[in-house]
Amino acid sequence: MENRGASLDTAFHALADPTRRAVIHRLMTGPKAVKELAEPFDMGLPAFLKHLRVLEDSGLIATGKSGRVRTCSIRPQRLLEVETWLSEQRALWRAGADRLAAYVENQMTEDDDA
Amino acid sequence: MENRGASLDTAFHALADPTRRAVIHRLMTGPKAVKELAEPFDMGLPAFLKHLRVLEDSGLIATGKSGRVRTCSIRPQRLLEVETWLSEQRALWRAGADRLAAYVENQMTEDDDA
DNA sequence: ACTATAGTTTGCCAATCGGTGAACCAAGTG
DNA sequence: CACTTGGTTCACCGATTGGCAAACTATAGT
Repeated sequence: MENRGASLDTAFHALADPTRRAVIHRLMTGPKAVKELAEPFDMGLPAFLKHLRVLEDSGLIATGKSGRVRTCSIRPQRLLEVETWLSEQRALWRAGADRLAAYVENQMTEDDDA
Repeated sequence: MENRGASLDTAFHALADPTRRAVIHRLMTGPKAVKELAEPFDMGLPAFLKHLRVLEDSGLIATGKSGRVRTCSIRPQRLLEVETWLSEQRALWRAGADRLAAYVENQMTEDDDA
C-alpha cells in the first residue's frame, strides 16, 4: 500500500530535472533510440544514461534493447498517478475553499499578488 | 519566459519528498502554524523548517509571521502549473495515440478494400 | 521579572546527485 | 578480418540534501 508513496517519491524526483522532463516531452511523440534522444543535450553519454536510468527506475519510461540499440518509450500510467495525486490534493483544497467562501467572500484579495 | 522551467524544477523537487507532500496535504484543509504542522513528524524543528523553506522557495506554500507564530498556507497556483505541465504532456501523448489509432484503422479499412 | 513557548541560526555530518574521462563490450559494416 | 557505432561500466569530483545538536531570539503568559 505504501508502495504508492515510494513511487511518487521517485516519479517527482525524476521530473525535477529539466533534462529528464525534456526527455519525457520528446518521448510523448513516440519511442526513440538512446542516441537520438541524447543528441540535443550538452552532456556525455554516461551522464545521459544516468538520467534514463532514473526515469526508468521511476517507472516513467520503459526501455528495451534490440541488437545494439536501446529504445525508450513512455509509460503513461506512472504519469497518470502523479496527476491523480495532484488533482486529489486540489480537490481537497477546493472543498476547503468552498467552505470558506460560503463564510467570508472577500478573503481572496491576498491571493492576487503572486 | 524560461522562468517556468525553473519553477517546475523547484516545484517537482519540493514534491519529491514524503514529508513535504504530507505538509502540502495537511495544508489543503486550511492554514496551520509551524509547530502544529511539525507535530506528526519524527524530526527536529530545524530539519522541519528546512522542508518548509524548500516548499516556500518553490512557491507551493506561503508563510507569514504574526507575533511569534509562523503560519503556513497553500498556494494553489504553483500546484496548478505542475498539473498543467503534466496534462500538456499527456495531451501530446494522446495525440500520438490517436494518430496511431487512425493509422491502424486506415490500414484495416484498406485491407477491407483489398 | 521570570519562565515557558515558538521559531531561528549555526556548524556539522553522511548520503545522494549530476556531471566528467577513460576503458570496455557487442553488434553492424566494408 | 578490421573498424566503426551504440551503449555500458568504472572511478572520481564538487555541490546539494536531509538530518542532527546546540546556542540563540523574541514573544506570551503569570
